[in-house]
Amino acid sequence: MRASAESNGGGADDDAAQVMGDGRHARHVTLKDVAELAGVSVSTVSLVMNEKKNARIAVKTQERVNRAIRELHYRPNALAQNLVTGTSKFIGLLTDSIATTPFAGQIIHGAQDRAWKQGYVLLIVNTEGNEDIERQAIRMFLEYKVHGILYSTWYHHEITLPQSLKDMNTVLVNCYSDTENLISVVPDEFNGGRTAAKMLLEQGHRRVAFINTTVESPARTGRLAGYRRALAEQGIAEDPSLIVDAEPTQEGGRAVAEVIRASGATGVCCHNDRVAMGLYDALRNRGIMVPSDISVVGFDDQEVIAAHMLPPLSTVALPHYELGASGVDAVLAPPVHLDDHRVLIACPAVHRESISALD
Amino acid sequence: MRASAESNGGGADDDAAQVMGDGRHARHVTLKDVAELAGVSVSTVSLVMNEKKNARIAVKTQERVNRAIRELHYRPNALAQNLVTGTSKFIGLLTDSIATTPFAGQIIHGAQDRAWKQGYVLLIVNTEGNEDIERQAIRMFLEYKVHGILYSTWYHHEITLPQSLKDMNTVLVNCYSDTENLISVVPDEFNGGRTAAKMLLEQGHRRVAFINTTVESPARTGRLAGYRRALAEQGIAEDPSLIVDAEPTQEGGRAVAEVIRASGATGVCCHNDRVAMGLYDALRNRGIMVPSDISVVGFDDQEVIAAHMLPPLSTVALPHYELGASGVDAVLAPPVHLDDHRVLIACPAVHRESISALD
DNA sequence: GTGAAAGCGCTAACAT
DNA sequence: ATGTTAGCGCTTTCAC
Repeated sequence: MRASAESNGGGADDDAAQVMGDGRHARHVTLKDVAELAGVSVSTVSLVMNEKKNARIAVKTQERVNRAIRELHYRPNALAQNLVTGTSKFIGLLTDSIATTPFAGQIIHGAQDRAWKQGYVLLIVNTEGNEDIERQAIRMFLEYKVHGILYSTWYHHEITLPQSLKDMNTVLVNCYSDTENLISVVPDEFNGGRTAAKMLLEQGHRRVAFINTTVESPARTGRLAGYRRALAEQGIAEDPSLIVDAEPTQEGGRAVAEVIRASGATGVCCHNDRVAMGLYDALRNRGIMVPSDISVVGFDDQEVIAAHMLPPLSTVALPHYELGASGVDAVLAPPVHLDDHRVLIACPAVHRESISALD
Repeated sequence: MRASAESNGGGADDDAAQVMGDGRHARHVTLKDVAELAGVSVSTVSLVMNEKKNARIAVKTQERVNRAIRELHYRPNALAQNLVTGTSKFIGLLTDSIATTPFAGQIIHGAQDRAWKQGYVLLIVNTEGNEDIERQAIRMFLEYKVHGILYSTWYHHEITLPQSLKDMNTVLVNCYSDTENLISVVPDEFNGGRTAAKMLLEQGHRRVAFINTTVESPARTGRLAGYRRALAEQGIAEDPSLIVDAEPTQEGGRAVAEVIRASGATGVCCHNDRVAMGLYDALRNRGIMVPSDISVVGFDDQEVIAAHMLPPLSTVALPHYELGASGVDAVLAPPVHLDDHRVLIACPAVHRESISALD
């Protein structure tokens, strides 16, 4: 058996390795090898491999071919396949920062899962904000004939699109560019803010404070608008003293604790979990307990923090996984009829123990 | 010139674009196109593109070719290149979880940076522990003819290697398998523990507690050994009551606060930042202040937490970035003369404000 | 100096 | 039902 060995003639000795079927160093078994072993033509092998439905191959032949494939541990060469079909199975993913935040990971994860399910593989490059890397990466994507490109940022904001992306099948993830017509997959900030407020309102809170971020962004404006809508829906008049700005960090949360205390709010929506964490600290230092004295809601759902605070923090999740997944969907099958080219992804409530019921 | 525009006939209006050299939708310009425009053969173009030194091309020809390349916005087809040279520029990266931890991100980032610098691109797949995905991923790596594979885990532990990886150029990152001869790139737990203890010792602390993790792992044994060594180096006798176990979470830290207080330790090494965070909480509830009453050192350097605690936490960093980067190095150029096939990566001290000096 | 030609491993008509 | 024949876009001898 393994007659193919001879057919290679007295050629190079470098692939005697093939001898034992243990797969070790099975130096590039090709279609031709399989064909020879099975005693058929390469096209036949190709046909059975791809299970083409039109071309009917005799069952016996199929078996023979399959046996050969297994014996030789044959794996098709994706590069050759891509070349001949003229179409790769790559999707490029450009992220501005995978390092400085746990978030990007989830976007990648979502994109990866979805792409995988459709038979695509992700070419990921992290630019860490470096425009040079960005340019090179796009070039590389081009050279690998990617099907499309996901351009993602770690927090939701406006970007100016690299020139070279304009000509490609690009979708923006967690960012947008109003000067382009590209599809943007972004979190639904408005309803996220509304959800946060409602979590408190539904438990009977009427005086709910809102700690906004100081950084200009869709999160800042969108969530505030959502909060207002939620109040309005309950017929609660807005009290400006209940709305305060803070840096979106633990420090920011600590800084506004006094204002929050003084406001007489029974519940407070924080811009993110980190702010909530700082707020917890500073509140406790004043002898104010969560949730018995005051209820708090976070935003983001950063597991490492939110789930392990004391008490565990009720929050609104930023749907990073879904952002990545929907991004891939949009690249593979561009949705039509979008408002403003946006695909809005919901921010779901995550109930834990930082909210108490008021009656 | 640009006669090709006509050859598209009256077709879709979407790529009349080719007309102006603005690159829009430049549908697959090939070597041949460039050759024709420049009035030379494809081989000539190939030669100038690759700046082959042996084949000397007339400077004038080079210029002509380069002009054509620029005009056409020509980019080589990496798939074709890889096919003909028989060697891809891919490195596969298998991670068990990018989702549940911020750490994997850093490994990816390091690997990505290093690979990029050497002209390689990463094929990343996140298995989230799913063996089926793992198998498929490895198959895929094979099909894309990757140069090598990085198998990485989110925390340092022993693994049993998937059968199919044994025949490949694989390096283990943040994990190891004692039954295989594969190179492992792992954090130097021993010296990490030693460093943590020394941070306290160097400030004059003599009674330093050690909160170990309950989960069996190189971190558990290695760091403890390092702590012991550090004590020994200072001629301090070990006090068993100073060594306690706890779950490696905030909850674990809170749980042992009382034991720590009772131990009379002036400083404590925590298994990780999260434990330190819980300890902070519980200590403060008892009116014990960090660092004036007690000094604490963390481990991991999880930025979101450590840098923003009150006071900011001094800690020992887990070198995830370097793990990924060195992993790529090992795949591309296997180091020789390793002890136990391990490449040990240092865990550096990160000084912040949770340690006070004793005199 | 430069071009012609032979593939790399595969798919897809078109024959048979 | 299966084999033959062209390429896909590129690199690389080997002639001229």
